[in-house]
Amino acid sequence: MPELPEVEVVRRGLERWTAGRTIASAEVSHPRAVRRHAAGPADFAGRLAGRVALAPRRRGKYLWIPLQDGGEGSGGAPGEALLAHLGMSGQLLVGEPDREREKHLRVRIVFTDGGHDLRFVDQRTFGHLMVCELVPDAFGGTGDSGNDEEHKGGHGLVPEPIVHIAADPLEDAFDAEAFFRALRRRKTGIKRALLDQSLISGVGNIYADEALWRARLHWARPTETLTRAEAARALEGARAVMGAALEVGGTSFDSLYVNVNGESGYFERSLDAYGRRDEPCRRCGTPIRRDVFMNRSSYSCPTCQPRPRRARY
DNA sequence: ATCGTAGCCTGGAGGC
DNA sequence: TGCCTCCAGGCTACGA
Repeated sequence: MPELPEVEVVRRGLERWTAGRTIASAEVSHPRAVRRHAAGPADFAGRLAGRVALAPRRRGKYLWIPLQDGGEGSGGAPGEALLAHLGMSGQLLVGEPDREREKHLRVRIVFTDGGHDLRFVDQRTFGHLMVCELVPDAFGGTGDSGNDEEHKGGHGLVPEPIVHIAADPLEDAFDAEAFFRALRRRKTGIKRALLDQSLISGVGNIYADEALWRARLHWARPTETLTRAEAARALEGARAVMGAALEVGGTSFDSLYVNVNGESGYFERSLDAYGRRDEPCRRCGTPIRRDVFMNRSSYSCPTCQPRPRRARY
């Protein structure tokens, strides 16, 4: 399932294949895919037609393409963007426009140059697309929200629907100090905090387990008792594991497809905790345990990550 | 205000 | 074989 590294791979693909191209039209074949676009599918399509897709940007698991008015006198800063969240099974695919329609094709965007089209394919329909306003970024105080590249268009701006989302740990704008303070103020478990996109974005169930394994912290560890060093370990664990996944993901991207596949895959062999129930911990050999928490699986090492005496869920 | 949970959705896996 | 249940899980709405 796409978490931050997978979404970043998609972003890079879009940067290569769609940036600078003018949208001719958009076709919504499943209204649920644009359910968060309040004005409806027709308005969604209408706002895309004739716009230029600028270089895509990303925060956490959200991806957006700033839209610039096409035609004459289009110098102003982009005020709108196409925002995408892939959910669990969403894919953004680029390919020959006349190829066969995918079974779960939800939205198709074609360009005025008649070249590769862009398709949103999503089996489980947890993902969505919408066109929305760009507003000043509350988190990226530096004005540069990272993505380690400088792009025209949309700097210091974020889609309005995600202003409440914190910066992700791979952004320059991420404020580690504020993150530590917020953790100490919370009265919850560390894993729930890592999954809370308003504290730190981009971390999903898989990378949360991996980060905590690296940090040697149990998922139910109360955040208010975390030492500064422990909180830093958790943050560094998240950074390291997502960075490593991104490196691997980056190498496997070179086809026409913007995203290889939505099912993760390539990084799977590198996982230390997630999905390794009863397999030996790579540090100490103890069989990895699986707990059910938040109605999903949590994997951890009973020895390296002992359950705290006082647990929070 | 803060914290925790139900429900959305589909198809693959496994049980019988 | 075919039907059933479970499982995956990010996010929002809602309740405590």
